[in-house]
Amino acid sequence: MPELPEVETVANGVHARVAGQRIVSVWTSGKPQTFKSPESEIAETLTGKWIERVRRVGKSIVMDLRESPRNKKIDTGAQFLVHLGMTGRLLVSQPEVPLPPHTHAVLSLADGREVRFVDARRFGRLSVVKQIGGYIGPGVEPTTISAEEFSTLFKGRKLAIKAALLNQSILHGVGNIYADESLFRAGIRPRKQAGKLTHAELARLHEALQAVLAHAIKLGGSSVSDYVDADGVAGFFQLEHKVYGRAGELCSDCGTALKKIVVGGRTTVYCPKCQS
DNA sequence: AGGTTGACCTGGACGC
DNA sequence: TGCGTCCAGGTCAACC
Repeated sequence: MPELPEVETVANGVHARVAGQRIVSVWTSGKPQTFKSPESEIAETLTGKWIERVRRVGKSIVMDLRESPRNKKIDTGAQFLVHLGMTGRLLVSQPEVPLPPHTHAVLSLADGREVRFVDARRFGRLSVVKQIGGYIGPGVEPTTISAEEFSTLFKGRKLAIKAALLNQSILHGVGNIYADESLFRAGIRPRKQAGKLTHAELARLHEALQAVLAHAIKLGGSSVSDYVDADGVAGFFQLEHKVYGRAGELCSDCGTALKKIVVGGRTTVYCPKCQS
């Protein structure tokens, strides 16, 4: 489900509901794979803390934790990281609502509500970190990077530009949908070597990527299969997909049949005419 | 070191 | 209806 716009939608939704709340207890499922930090450490770190804010860094949801509700005491520096993987959901629910199947963590809040992490496919990961100055993620932030800095990211890279966009240690937050959609809008072949993009192509890709991400965030992300935001509401950007999920359909710009290939191990759809 | 591939999971869609 | 196959928005370890 979750690339940058979807994760940002969820993070903002959860922030609006739980910022300023205190976590009174933590339950975890015991499925080892879900927990990147030991479950006992997660429970100890979260229990009794106030949630200062919930935000997105890369594809992770970051919960900043405090020892006290106000700024009087120092920040704990502790943060709870939620990576949604493919099917993870972070829900805020009343306690009487039955736990969905595949619930792996429940944070009980002082007002009785619960923050629930649900993940059928178990590619999601929960962890706690204590980084002074805050968690910064594996790569650079695509929504705010300048055109100049963007064009330096791919210098000398031999991998395909599509694979480079998906590499979280280069640029974090972009996944399969927004890689394909931004390459289409920039008119660039997904298989072109990243280091061989011209100055003009880099400028177009920077522009297209930021435009597509901003527009998707505005629409609440893309709802493909089971994605919903913190309220259980679907996003609408999938209606604007020009190539993702449209292999074999005709290009909306030129009428050519959209082609499906595999790049960097991922299904990739592009227009052979518009992306040359 | 950079780049590529397969493994990790469950469930939904599709074909027979 | 039921069963088998294929596919999925993401990482990451293990290879080349």
